[in-house]
Amino acid sequence: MNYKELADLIFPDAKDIEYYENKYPKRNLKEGAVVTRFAPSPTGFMHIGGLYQALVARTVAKKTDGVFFLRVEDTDQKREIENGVTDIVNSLKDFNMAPDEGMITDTEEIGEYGPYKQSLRKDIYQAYAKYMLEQGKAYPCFATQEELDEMRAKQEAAKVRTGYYGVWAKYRNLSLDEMAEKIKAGVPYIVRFKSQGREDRKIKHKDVIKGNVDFPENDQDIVIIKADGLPTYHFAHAVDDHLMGTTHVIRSDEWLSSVPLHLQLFQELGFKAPKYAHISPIMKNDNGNKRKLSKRKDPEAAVSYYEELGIPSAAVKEYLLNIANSTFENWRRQNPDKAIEEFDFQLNKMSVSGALFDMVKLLDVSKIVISKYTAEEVYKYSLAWAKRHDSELAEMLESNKDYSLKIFGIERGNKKPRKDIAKWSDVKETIEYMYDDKFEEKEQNYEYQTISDKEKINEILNTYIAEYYDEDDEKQVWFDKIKDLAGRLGYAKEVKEYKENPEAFPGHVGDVSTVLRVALTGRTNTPDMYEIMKIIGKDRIKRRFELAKTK
RNA sequence: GGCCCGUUGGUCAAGCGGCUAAGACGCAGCCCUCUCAAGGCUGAAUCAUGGGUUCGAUUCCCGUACGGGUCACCA
Repeated sequence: MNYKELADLIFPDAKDIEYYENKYPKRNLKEGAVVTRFAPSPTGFMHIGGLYQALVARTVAKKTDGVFFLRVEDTDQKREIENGVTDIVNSLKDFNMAPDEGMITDTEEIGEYGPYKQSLRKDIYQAYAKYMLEQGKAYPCFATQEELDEMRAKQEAAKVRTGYYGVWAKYRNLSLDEMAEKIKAGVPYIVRFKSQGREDRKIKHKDVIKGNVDFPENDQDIVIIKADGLPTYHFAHAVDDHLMGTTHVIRSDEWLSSVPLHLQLFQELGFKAPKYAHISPIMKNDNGNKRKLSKRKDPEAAVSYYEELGIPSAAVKEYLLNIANSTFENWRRQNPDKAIEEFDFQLNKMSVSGALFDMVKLLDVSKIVISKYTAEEVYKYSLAWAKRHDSELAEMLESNKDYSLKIFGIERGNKKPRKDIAKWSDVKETIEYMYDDKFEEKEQNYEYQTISDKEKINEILNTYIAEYYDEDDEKQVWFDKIKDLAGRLGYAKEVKEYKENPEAFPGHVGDVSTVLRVALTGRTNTPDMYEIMKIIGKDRIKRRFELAKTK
């Protein structure tokens, strides 16, 4: 029995690796083009950390005219959930980050280097595992779970490193004949990597983000093919990223400590190793401790959470990019209208330690993003959101599109646009009072602040509507009239005038405006009242004033 | 516990041997102003800690503390 025969015994049908090497030729890309991937497991909802990785990977690829692909890592069927792939694909689409290659629905894919779903690549992995067997770089291991548990217990008792390595690697040195015999006898087995590493030797690794990191060599004989015939992550990573031509592996830094193993695997398989960029995860402050955003405990870990709140995907991306490269913020300030693809993203400028997630900052970013939208866009996006999450708002918006558009147009489109909407779920509260049925069905709490005398209030309202308000007035004229009204009724026409001599007046023009504003809208704070009055129109203003007078 | 990584204001961070230690969010105050949202200005607030090296350390080296990651037939 020799290695070749053993390999044939284990994988009789596996193809020669030449077949795959030829089938997936080197990519023909321009110099410096970077190939990256997003390689999630369909084990739960799309995580904000996953989106972050995907965004970074995609940005880097786009910047170099490279390729960004999506590979689904579903080699653990036990953990797989229903719609896992669909959720990932849709999330990327929602964020306008659809991959150049890879899965585009839960079953379909595009690209020449597929399949992009690992469970469909079993034959490929087995071919490479067979190759390893033939080279004597892998071997079948017959250890049962009990044996492994026992080994671990002994190691812990002896206070030595746990794992399958060195003298503990019980089946590593079986003779080929013994191996073959057991296999033929039907003893269950898996395939292990036969590590040549030594723990007392160091390997050097230069991570694109983390910088120089030295590790002891890997000496663990890790499993490469599991009992179900599928590969472990490590083996699949080496085979796939080689065949798919990945130049930069951008992944979460929980993988950093596996780098020695991965480098070793690439080496033993005869592959050129990719560059690695290990990203620090997004953290959360939990009672003074930093910890990773958790799928279980933190609603904000789910990408869907932001959609539910109505934070535009563009805002989430900007925020994430901000965390990734802090220079982004300045760039954005200087280039408010450029696409994020034009930003000169630097992988090596990414933070080495994990950033705390900051909802307040996200909302600020979101506010700015929304302030740049046209009224038409605000209408479109908020309506789309409302249809999913707030049917009442959807009805309001749809009841009169032109009217809604006018409302969204208030103080929008100039160089200092209004910034009062941070998320679509703010919209209803922001515009509600502009719709008569909503305004009237709600019990308005008329609080006029400084001026509280009922008669005075009625006088202001009556006089204003009867003698002053004209829909055709320019803004300045409109305001001069309010001043005039204030003066006529004994209030200070200018706030300054009042402040200089507060005893001389019962109030000032601002107080008079407040009366009008409260009667008109039921609130003390609103956007520009001139525009609001124009939109509402004289008849309805009158009606609202009448309503206010009855209260 | 072993092995790795990290630690600049409340948060995100710039910095790369000599600076009054940028900027942003948040906070406070002022200005503008018919009220808000903005915008403008001002302010409070930071180099975890102890040793070195150096004429000089936030920056380089070592230790300590704290935080994080990893040690599966999970990814």
